Parts: sequence; structure tokens; C-alpha cells
Amino acid sequence: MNIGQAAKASGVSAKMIRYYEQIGLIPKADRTLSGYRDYGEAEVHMLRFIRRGRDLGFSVAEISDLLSLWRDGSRQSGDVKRIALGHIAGLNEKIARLQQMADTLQTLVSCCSGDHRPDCPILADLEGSAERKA
Amino acid sequence: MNIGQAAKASGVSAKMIRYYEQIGLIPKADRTLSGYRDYGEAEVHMLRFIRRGRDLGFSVAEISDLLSLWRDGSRQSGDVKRIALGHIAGLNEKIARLQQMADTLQTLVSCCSGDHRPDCPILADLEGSAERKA
DNA sequence: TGTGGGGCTTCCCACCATGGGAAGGTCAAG
DNA sequence: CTTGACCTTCCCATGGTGGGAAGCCCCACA
Repeated sequence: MNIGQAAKASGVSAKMIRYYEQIGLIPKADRTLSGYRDYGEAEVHMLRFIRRGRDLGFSVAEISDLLSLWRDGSRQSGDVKRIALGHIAGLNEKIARLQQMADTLQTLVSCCSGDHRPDCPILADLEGSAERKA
Repeated sequence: MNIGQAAKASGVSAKMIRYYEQIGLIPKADRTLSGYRDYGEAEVHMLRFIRRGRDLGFSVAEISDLLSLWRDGSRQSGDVKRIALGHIAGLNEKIARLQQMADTLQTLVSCCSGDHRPDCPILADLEGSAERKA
């Protein structure tokens, strides 16, 4: 299977497949006589694993760990769970930060007349002229 | 005022001040005879504006627009509000995506025994062997 | 057998915002 | 005058992803 077909079958772009190979996330692909990368079902399966991991927000480094565990038949599910819990914690932190931003902005926006007049509590906040609590 | 002092006073690192100048977000600083950048209160004020904007998650491009409006005494607060609303929408999208990830993972994690045994619903999901709804 | 179009290869560049660090000039205190 | 802290510019790295150029390859069709 060509890289293009593997890309279609896995949902990972050809560009990214080459990149994952380059950084060592996946082993170097076999090559045809003419130098084309050649993939089988196992490789596509792995790529789909990676794709799903990315969709769940795992970093490439985390996916690398997950792949090792996946390949390791004698893994302990506790190790997988630990990675997942760590990732959830990271997600929740990010969410909290973004939510904080959104809330602050929402407050400012709802205080802004939003018409033709120049007075604007949003700019006032950015300027720092008003004391803010958050 | 030196760049280091301006950095301390504004909360923007010296590195970033130079970067902002380089990309044209802020005007080129005056220089002393020996070539050092020289800042006054106005510049620090502007840097604090930028810092606050970054803290609220605005991109440099958005901040550039906000700075223009800030400097424009005849601005319309509606323009500011529009930028802020757009940004809030972006934040909410990001939050929703992250929350979706966290929820999915949380479900998987709570199904995972997390002990010494190798069976793991998290890996099973990544592998794609189980049909998933989310 | 020739040819054209699409796919493959590698290599470089860009994003966005930030930090690290090297090499060399400057300033101020002792 | 030395020393140490600061400044300058310049290059590099991050993390994933896409864009594109130059050149080779493969297949189908005439």
C-alpha cells in the first residue's frame, strides 16, 4: 500500500506519516524497489491508533508511551490509566484557564455598550486603569 | 528606562519586547547613544496593555487591532466589542473541544481497572476495536 | 513506444509565541 | 581599571501541521 492509500485508510495525512517516521514515533517503513514506502494492515492499524490518540488530545510523546504499552502484551492497565489520568488533569487545567478568560471577557463585554461611542470598559480593563479582581 | 526595567515594570519579558518591536506590534523604541533601547511610561503602559491582552488569550493580531482602537480616540466601542465577542466564541469552541476530550477519556478511565492486568478499555478505544459513540 | 497526469521522494519554509544561549559592546560600582 | 550585570544582534528549538519545489516513478491510454 502506498503512503497515500495508507493516509486515506488511517486518517493521518501523508505528510504526518513521514513526520511520525522521522521523529521515531513509528518504525521506518519498508520500501519498494523504487523507494516508495510500503504499508500493510498492521501499519494502518497503528496509524489509526495514533490518530485516535491525537483526537483525544494526547501529545506525540504520550502517544509514544501508549504505543509501547499497546505493543507490550504484558502491560499493566494501571500504567495506561496513569497516563490517561495525567492527560485528563492537563486538559482540565487548560479548560479552567480558558474558562477564566472567557468569564472575564464576558463580564467586560456585558458592560460595554457596543455602539458608536468610544467609551469602552474592555479597553479600560486592558489599559489597567480600573482595578480588577480576577 | 532600560529594556530590563521596562520588562519588570510591564510584565513582558525583554525577549518579547524585542519580538513585538520586530513584528511591528509596537513602534521601534528610541535608542540611547550607545544603542540601548530607551522606554518611558507611555511605552510601559502599552506593554502592560499587551500583556493583559495576552493573559486574556488574545492573539497578537487581535491585540494589534485592539491597540489601534485604543489609540483611536474616536473609536466606536462596538468595534472593540465585536473583537471581544469573536474571541469569546473562539475560546468557547476550544473549551468545548477540550471538554469533549476530557469527558471521553474520563469515561474510558472509569472503565479501566487500573491494576496489574493488561486488559484496558483505554487502549481498546485507541485501537478502534470497540465501536465508540462519541 | 511515447506521453501525460498523478503519486512518490526529499528538502526547505511558515506558522505562533516563547525561551535559550553565544559573542561582543556598555555601564556603574568598587 | 576591573568586575559583574546589563545590553545588543543572531541563530536555534519548541509542537504539530501544512505548503510547495524539484525530480523520479508508475500506469493507462493512444
